[in-house]
Amino acid sequence: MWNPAMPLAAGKSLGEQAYETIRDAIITLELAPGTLIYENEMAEQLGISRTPVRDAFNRLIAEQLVDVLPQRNRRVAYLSEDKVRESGFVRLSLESRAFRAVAGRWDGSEPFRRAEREIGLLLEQQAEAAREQDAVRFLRLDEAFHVCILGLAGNRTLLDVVGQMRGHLNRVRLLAMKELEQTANLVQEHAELFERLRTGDAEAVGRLLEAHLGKLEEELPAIKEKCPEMFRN
Amino acid sequence: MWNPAMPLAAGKSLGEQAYETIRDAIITLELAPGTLIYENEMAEQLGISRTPVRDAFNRLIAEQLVDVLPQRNRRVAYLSEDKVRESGFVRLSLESRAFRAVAGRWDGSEPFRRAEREIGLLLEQQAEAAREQDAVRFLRLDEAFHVCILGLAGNRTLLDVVGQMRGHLNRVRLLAMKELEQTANLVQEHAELFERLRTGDAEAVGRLLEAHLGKLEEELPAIKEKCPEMFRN
DNA sequence: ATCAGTATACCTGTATACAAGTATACCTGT
DNA sequence: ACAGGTATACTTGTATACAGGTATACTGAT
Repeated sequence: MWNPAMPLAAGKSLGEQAYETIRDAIITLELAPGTLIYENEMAEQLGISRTPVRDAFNRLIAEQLVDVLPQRNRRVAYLSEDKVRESGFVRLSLESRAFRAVAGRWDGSEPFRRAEREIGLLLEQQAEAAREQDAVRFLRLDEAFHVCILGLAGNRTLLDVVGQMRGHLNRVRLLAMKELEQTANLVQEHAELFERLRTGDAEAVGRLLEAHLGKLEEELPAIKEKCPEMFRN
Repeated sequence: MWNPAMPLAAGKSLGEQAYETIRDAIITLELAPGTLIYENEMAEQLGISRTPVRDAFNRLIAEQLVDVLPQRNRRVAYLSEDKVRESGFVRLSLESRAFRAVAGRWDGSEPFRRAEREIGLLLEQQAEAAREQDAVRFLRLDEAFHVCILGLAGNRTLLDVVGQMRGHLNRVRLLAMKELEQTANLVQEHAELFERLRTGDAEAVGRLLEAHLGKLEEELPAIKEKCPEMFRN
């Protein structure tokens, strides 16, 4: 299970904080797939009442990170090969198109210069996280990398959808990094991707991204083998 | 506003029913974009308490059909040119790819035969709805047409995402049909699309779909001109 | 008349009480 | 020992009470 009494951040509503806390616990696998979760129990752990916890659960259900059983119990969604394939397809379709569009537009204007600085920093931090085998931190930095580039495409809706897809993919990616320890390559791929983006080579960007994102599916059978209890189907 | 005392369907939870009822009112424009909505008022109209209404609002907020103002009031989301372009891009990217995949797989097997029967029926009903200028009914049949074909692609996640995008697009489409009265062409396009799908002409399917979905953006300026109060930006 | 300050009327966020349904455990009868 | 039935303990769904904050309206002073 998951017992540390989690501190809630300030400034936002309790429901919002509960949502972020629980979601974070789910996508970092602190809250294991298949775990039954109860409003009462969670409320007690967070030191709040059922109402904001209920709100948080509902949001997680909408995101499909939590499933509702026929008996109306809630359980942290199992990982699923189908879900990974499906989300991966959606993510690749959208991100590939957006990345290529950004490559075509890259120039020396201010938003791009700012992005160059930010990405340079992110790549250093990613290398650091990879050296230290800090998978959770690496995933956050990876997310920042993709978001930074997608932001340049100027399609907020697409960004949101890709974010949702990442929610489903990240747990498996985390597992892949923890169990298979291949983060070094990923940083290298990011660096290449960035280089091609800057030089406006849209064709190469598409190809690299496809390989970059496709890796997860290749690793899927090995991951499933190592942690069968986290998967269903 | 929106005053008829809406009857709630049976079998589901009040929250679920409230969600469906309110969502339906929003996407059919019975509840106009920009309308401020209150938990109390809505609860009274539906004859239930605030709690399930609150749940319904939260789901609609997650779907971005309802916005939260800085003062935490809720308002039915305005239509937005940006949102239409963004959702349209996402929808086209995904649906085009899925349709082409389905075209490549079409054969005489059972799922496809069933789809052929269903689509034949849908096309007839669409022609009928178009003759009677019943825009709401037409949109529902249009949705069924697209869902029927996407279902054959076997990607549940993609289906959900496209469904979300349609939520943002449908209000504008409804307006387009009500104000511009061009439904006849749409049925014709569906028929052509269907014909190409059956004969496995993926290239033509992609081209037709692009034109089919792209129409909305072309009509956008005219719609905005006719109903400026429903738009913001 | 205008502006400031206070009081009031909402609305949402949160907590809690209550209802209804389901699984479990126990107890009884065979 | 086992099956069937009842009681109990928990669960979520719903209603309601309460708190905090914001805008509005009113009152009083300049």
